[in-house]
Amino acid sequence: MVDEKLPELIDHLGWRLWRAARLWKAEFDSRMNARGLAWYTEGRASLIAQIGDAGVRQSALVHRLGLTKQAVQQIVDELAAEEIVTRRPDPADNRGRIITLTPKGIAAAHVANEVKREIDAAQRLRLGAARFEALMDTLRTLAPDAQTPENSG
Amino acid sequence: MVDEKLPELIDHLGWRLWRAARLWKAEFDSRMNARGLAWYTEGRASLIAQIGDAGVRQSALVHRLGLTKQAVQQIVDELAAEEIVTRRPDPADNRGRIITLTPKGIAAAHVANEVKREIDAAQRLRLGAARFEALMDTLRTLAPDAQTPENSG
DNA sequence: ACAAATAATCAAGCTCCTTGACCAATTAGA
DNA sequence: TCTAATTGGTCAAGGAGCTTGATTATTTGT
Repeated sequence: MVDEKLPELIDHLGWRLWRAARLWKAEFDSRMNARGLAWYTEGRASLIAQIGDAGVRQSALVHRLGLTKQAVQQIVDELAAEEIVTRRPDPADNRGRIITLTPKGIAAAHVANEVKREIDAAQRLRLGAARFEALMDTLRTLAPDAQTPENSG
Repeated sequence: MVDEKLPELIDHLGWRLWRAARLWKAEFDSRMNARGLAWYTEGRASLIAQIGDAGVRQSALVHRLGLTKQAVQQIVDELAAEEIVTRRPDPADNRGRIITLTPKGIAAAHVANEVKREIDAAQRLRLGAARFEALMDTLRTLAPDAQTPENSG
């Protein structure tokens, strides 16, 4: 006989992570929107945050973000169309493309960082510094950054 | 003078939550797929998990999931079309719809719970019980469950 | 020189969620 | 009681953030 009782397993890690992440994203998007930067969504933000002073190769973004090359392609396409980033061939290897922020992109990235810090500061306050840091630490363990080839020598 | 230095604020809460949540979701979908339940995605899972023995009103799902009524509508539509849930009018109030799991839905929900517990157990092992519980607790603080009207009397 | 690997691109589509407009049933109030 | 306002659900359209599959350059290894 099959047990017809329903399971109702609600309070698991995935659910909690998803809820918290969705909430954070909504908060970010809302604050960016309030500053007239509605185009600067959380998804784009995480890509933009990975672009350094000198620019990065598109393939490096794929690696760091943990997405497919096509996903990165698409985000970069959009950002390039809106003149937030530029895409030029890598002189050292013409297959590659170097992604760089435009001045418009740089200015917006500063605002984004301010907003990120605002949200984080509010949560740090709510949780207390110790719990906040413990959370960050545990999340880093759960989903570590990609090892860059340069760092793993 | 505008500081042209690039920000590169990568390691913030939103990024970590998003990464961890995405990873969890991928793990769940992959395991469900391996068991021949590819249709049972994480998004649908979180709705199904909220359906009790007696069924729930669609409006209750909206409240518990923290989504719009249209989002819930759509998920329920899909699940109903695939005969995972049924939708019938609430006899106590004909505006409402009572959502119930079909036997097919119940069987799949059991598998889903098994998979969720597998993943959580693996992470608990990686982090240690104390850190795992601390994480869950902090996430609950960060994104609490919706208060049901019945519970807040 | 040629095969294999690497980097990007083009095309299509899926999941999860949104806003806007609307109708039907119930409840509260004049 | 008739009449708003409210609540619950539905229809339509679309945006954000990803995926897989197939194809084209360029470079590297032998």
